[in-house]
Amino acid sequence: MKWGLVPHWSKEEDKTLKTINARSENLVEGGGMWASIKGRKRCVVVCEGYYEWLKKGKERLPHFTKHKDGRLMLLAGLYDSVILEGHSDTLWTFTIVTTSANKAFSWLHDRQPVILSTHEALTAWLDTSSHTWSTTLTKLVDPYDNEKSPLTWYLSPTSCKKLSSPKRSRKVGTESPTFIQPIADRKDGIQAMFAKQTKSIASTSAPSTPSKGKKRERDSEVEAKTTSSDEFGSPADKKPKIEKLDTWEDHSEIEYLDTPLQSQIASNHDGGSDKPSNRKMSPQKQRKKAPKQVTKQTGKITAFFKK
DNA sequence: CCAGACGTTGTT
DNA sequence: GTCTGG
DNA sequence: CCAGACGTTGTT
DNA sequence: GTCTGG
Repeated sequence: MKWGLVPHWSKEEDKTLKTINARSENLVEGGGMWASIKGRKRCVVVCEGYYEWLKKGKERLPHFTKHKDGRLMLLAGLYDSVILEGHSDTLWTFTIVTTSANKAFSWLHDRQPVILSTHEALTAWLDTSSHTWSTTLTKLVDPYDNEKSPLTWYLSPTSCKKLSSPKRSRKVGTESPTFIQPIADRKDGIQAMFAKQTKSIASTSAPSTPSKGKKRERDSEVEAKTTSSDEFGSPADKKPKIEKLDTWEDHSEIEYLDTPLQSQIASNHDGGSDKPSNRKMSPQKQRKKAPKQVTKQTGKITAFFKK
């Protein structure tokens, strides 16, 4: 199953159509290309979390958002299948529904995927028996607001370093002394942790992540298809990256403290030390924009839906 | 001083 | 190539 | 009536 | 598929 929904009425894949996401507003409002899909082709995309890049001048600092308790994250999606002209095989595709970011995360980005965090939400989303949209579904796609299942976010070691560089720290510190402390304190810890990680990768076994297998049986009737590895990297790439992820710094404690700081940094377009040190990207590719990236790093994206 | 790490992603 | 931890 | 659009994110 | 502009 491929990311980027190709509607069932398509003759050819229209690549000018950007369908990696479906805005909840447009689902609720009714018209448009989702109208024929939202009632009967809803699915759930299972992942450990998703990345969002905080824009700081030219830089993009990756933040990984996940459930605080480490459960797999269930993103509301739509899917479709079509046999395009000249093809004999069915093309399965999906999209991820987005909504406004909730308050706790709006400093990071103005949009968030729709996260289904309760069994009821999951069931309601996957129940397409009526073949229609409903007010229940409209509520489901509201900005995330489940106090019982809080989200947290992680910052990569690299991002930590960048955010706590002396220059940056001083600057931010003068503007907001209250908020610099947590990040400044963090530096040593991060370095140490990073070093430790380097060692442990070689010798440690895979971290204990929630069992996908279990979830599959319980939460879904059917597995649609998994993404092919050539689209999302080879399995061999994944383990080290997940290990790395686990050693990232959990920022849940300073979630609130950091919010104002992050906003400042985000709007600090003075650049500071903006030397494009390792810019591999050609201007052209860069222009192609980086849309919301959802868990590409963690490997497979699997969509579930009811038969 | 030297060994070893260094990196967000991007695509069809 | 350059930085850094040992 | 039919042809054509239907989209999102992030901005160069 | 469904809606809209011409």
